[in-house]
Amino acid sequence: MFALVDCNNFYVSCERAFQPRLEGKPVVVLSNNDGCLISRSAEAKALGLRMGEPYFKVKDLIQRHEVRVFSSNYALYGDMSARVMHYLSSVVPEVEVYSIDEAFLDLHGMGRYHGDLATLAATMRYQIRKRTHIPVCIGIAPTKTLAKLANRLAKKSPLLNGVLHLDTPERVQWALEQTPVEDVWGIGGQYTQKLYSQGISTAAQLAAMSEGWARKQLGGVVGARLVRELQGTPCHGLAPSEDGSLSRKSIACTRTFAQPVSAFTDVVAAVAYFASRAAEKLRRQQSAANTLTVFISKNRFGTEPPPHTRSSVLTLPVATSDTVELLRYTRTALKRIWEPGAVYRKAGVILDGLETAGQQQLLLFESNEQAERRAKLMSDLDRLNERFGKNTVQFAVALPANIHAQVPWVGQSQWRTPAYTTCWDDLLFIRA
DNA sequence: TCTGGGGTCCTAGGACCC
DNA sequence: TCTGGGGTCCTAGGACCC
Repeated sequence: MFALVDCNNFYVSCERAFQPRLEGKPVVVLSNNDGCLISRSAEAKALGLRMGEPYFKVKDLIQRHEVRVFSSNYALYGDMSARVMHYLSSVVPEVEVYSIDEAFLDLHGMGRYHGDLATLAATMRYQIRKRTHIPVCIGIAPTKTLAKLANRLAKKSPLLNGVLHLDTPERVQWALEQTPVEDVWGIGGQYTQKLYSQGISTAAQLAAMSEGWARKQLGGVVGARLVRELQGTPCHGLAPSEDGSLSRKSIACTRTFAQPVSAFTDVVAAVAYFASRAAEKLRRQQSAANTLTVFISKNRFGTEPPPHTRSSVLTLPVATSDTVELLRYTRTALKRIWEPGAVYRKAGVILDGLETAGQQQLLLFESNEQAERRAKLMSDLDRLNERFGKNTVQFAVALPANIHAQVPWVGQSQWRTPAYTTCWDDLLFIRA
């Protein structure tokens, strides 16, 4: 049996945990750059505000209904997430942290110690609420895909008190019949259209199809697994996360610019900044990268036809996490795709082919001593930035030509709340 | 005027190797 | 006219997820 624990409207719930007066009011959280809506309270959803909608398009509606708006505060959300995951790991040995607000649990054999699984889930739900003020829902089923589906129904129906256990074939069938096909995990926009055009509109209808059909219609082996999972055969195991943090297979840092940029020096500085950030993340999870991708994009909403993005992939001679080295490759990659005169809106750096750090061979002609010096430089850099704050020490190439100007590749976030739990200066102040 | 930032997995084709 | 069978790596692109 698998359980899926999913935090309700997670970012909004994090903000509410520190401002209880927002309870019952419409609240939304915006993406980076205050661009789109990425988390909405139930009240905001009821007003018709949709996920991913650009803020500027719904600004009037938001003001008219006095919806509270927040910029995203990832320092806060990341820390709140860690608290939820830490609690789950204390109860269940096998936890897969699936995303910032979701975890799969392996409940195999847990019934022996805890009795009824639905009761165990209700306890976890209560404890998470008590400890973090984050509301969660829990779905339990024989496969991950069905646990997802159960979770969604637990969220929708208040009668279920946030927990649904699909413990009999009859309940599984009932749940499949309740679920529109587009709400199945793995069915996105393209497949929804395709399925509707073939008369398939519910999860139950999809579950009745053959594996061969699914393979042909839904992207090969991915579709075959999806249908098998709906039929109750597990095709996805649990990938337990050690220490409750995610170890990624690729690391990216990408941004839409606050203003369009067309000077080479500015774009160099932007991608150098992104590469520095990505390298920090890389060292934090003690990895080294084998490939580096740089991409630059023009306005994808304009009248110009695609492609809007050009990218350049470099395979590195030796995997590295050294910012100095990565910056050199970043510049090389950028030069390959640079078009003079173009106006760029977005850029990014992606590090791929990650492996465990410290197992790389020395670069040709480099002595042990040199390698150690480079490693020490990076760890000193990380320690300074950790202690005194992000960007305390930076590489000059990652700075704009005019260091007093507004940096175009660092977006606006007008409504960001304090990092209550991760920064001493931001501690919550309570008036007596 | 203003449209996010991460990730995953899979497929297919070409180059190259033995 | 006939012209193997595997394997890897790289790249690009497609679909999906939160």
